[in-house]
Amino acid sequence: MAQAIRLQQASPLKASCNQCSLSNLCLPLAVEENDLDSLEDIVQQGKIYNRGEHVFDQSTPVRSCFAVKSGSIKTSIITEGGDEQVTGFFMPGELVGLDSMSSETYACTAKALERTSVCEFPVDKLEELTGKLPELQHHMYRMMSQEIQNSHQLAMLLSKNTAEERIAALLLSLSSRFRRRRMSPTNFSLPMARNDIANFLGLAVETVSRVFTRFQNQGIIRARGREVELLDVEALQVVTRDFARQGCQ
Amino acid sequence: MAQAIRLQQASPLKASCNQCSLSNLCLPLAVEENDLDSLEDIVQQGKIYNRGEHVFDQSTPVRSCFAVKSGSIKTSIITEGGDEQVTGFFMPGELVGLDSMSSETYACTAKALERTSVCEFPVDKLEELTGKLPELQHHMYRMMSQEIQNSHQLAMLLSKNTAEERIAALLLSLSSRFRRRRMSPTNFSLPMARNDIANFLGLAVETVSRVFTRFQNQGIIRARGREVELLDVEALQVVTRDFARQGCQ
DNA sequence: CTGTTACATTGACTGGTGTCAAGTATAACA
DNA sequence: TGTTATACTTGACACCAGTCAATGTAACAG
Repeated sequence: MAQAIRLQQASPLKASCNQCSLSNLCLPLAVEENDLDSLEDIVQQGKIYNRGEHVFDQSTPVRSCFAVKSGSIKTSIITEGGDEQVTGFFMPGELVGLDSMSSETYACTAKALERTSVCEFPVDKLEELTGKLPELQHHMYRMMSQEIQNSHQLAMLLSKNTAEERIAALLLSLSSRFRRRRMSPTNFSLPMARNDIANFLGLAVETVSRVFTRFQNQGIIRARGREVELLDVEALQVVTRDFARQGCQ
Repeated sequence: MAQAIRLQQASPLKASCNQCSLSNLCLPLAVEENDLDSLEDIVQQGKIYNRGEHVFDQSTPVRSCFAVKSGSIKTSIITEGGDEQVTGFFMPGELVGLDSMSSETYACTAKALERTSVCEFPVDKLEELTGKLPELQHHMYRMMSQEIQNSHQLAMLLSKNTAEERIAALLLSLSSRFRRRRMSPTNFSLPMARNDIANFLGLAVETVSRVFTRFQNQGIIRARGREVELLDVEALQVVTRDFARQGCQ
């Protein structure tokens, strides 16, 4: 009932988190009606970035963390030498900036891979709110823990697996993340360039290319540019061997 | 004054966090007198593990996170296939288990590398407490963020750097962590075996051995077994090139 | 002292990936 | 639509680090 009323009141500028199809992803535990209201009070919605635009970089003072609404974001660390290390790809429903909570400046640079809209959560207000809402605090801890685990999985992938295994793992990870969003898990468009994949997985671009064509020749995938079709998911899982079946991130 | 009184009252079983020489490391922000008191109420001190004993493993239900008081701990992920991936080494003043906050079972296995004593913080009570103490909550977020950053740095090291660079980075990291504890940054004893170093850095044991002797022949270090002396810190920094000078972890 | 075990070092050889270089397809843009 | 820049693919070759195998060393029990 209260929900029905809010649905009517919702202005186009400030959509309700309740209405958001992604709320079950970015806020799975903040189920309390009141909690959601409080969250909506602090969230700044609807910011949009064009392809290639920076959401923040390592010199930006930390103000907020971001939930991807649509599009996708890549985060990377830029060293003094100018080298880049891609640390993650973030798709709708996923949170960017957890590695920078309570830092002075962001620990990485976040760049939109395509036209991307985000919800912005000011960290000071978020901290204040989590102090009042145990459920939300618990959820924050859970997501940050998950982020650490993801990064450990990535480290494992980088240190123990071959090029084929790494790429198979990434494809499976993307697949399961598309499925979560009720999109086809076998037929999707890569949001990132081969270069980003290579950098993320610690490989040369040429190696990524070669593995893609090898997979294609084996009938495991079909790839034309960024369009990918997974023809034999099981084969991909075999390639990754004991690497987490539910995806590396 | 209040402190003087507590000093007298402190029982041998329950030492005050105030007295702990590591409090500036594991609790740098919880400076409030009252906050420390509250923390002491929930912490279980003085648990001791012998070399090789598990503090927890991946099948253990999450109950607590742990601060190392003395000794050292290694954490690793064990895959279904039985492969091990070392994810970190933890020394006095550092927190173990942040990757498992709000999980069902621990995300990794923690094993004492030597005789090790820890302080145990039950996560449910810790969550409850951080809800009341904004400073402590802020500190938790900071530490978890830091853990994510560390892991990203590791991923970068694994994907972009040669064997020599990785080992130099680890030596420098250990060095700076010994310095934080007011111990010699150039003359210390490695808490872990070559095998663990190799696993952590994504190398073969033989490679680690070879690099150690190579460094030794170049006059950069002196190593006999686990005893290490850094003879030329600058040379090590040169080897790591643009990799974080303040250490990877 | 001696056998046992775990840990560490060293050498020879191999292979997966990076590098360099060239060519092709695709996207961006005027 | 043409032009250019960017992204992607493919091939040839070299090299770092893994693997296999043997030896050396330290800790420890009997």
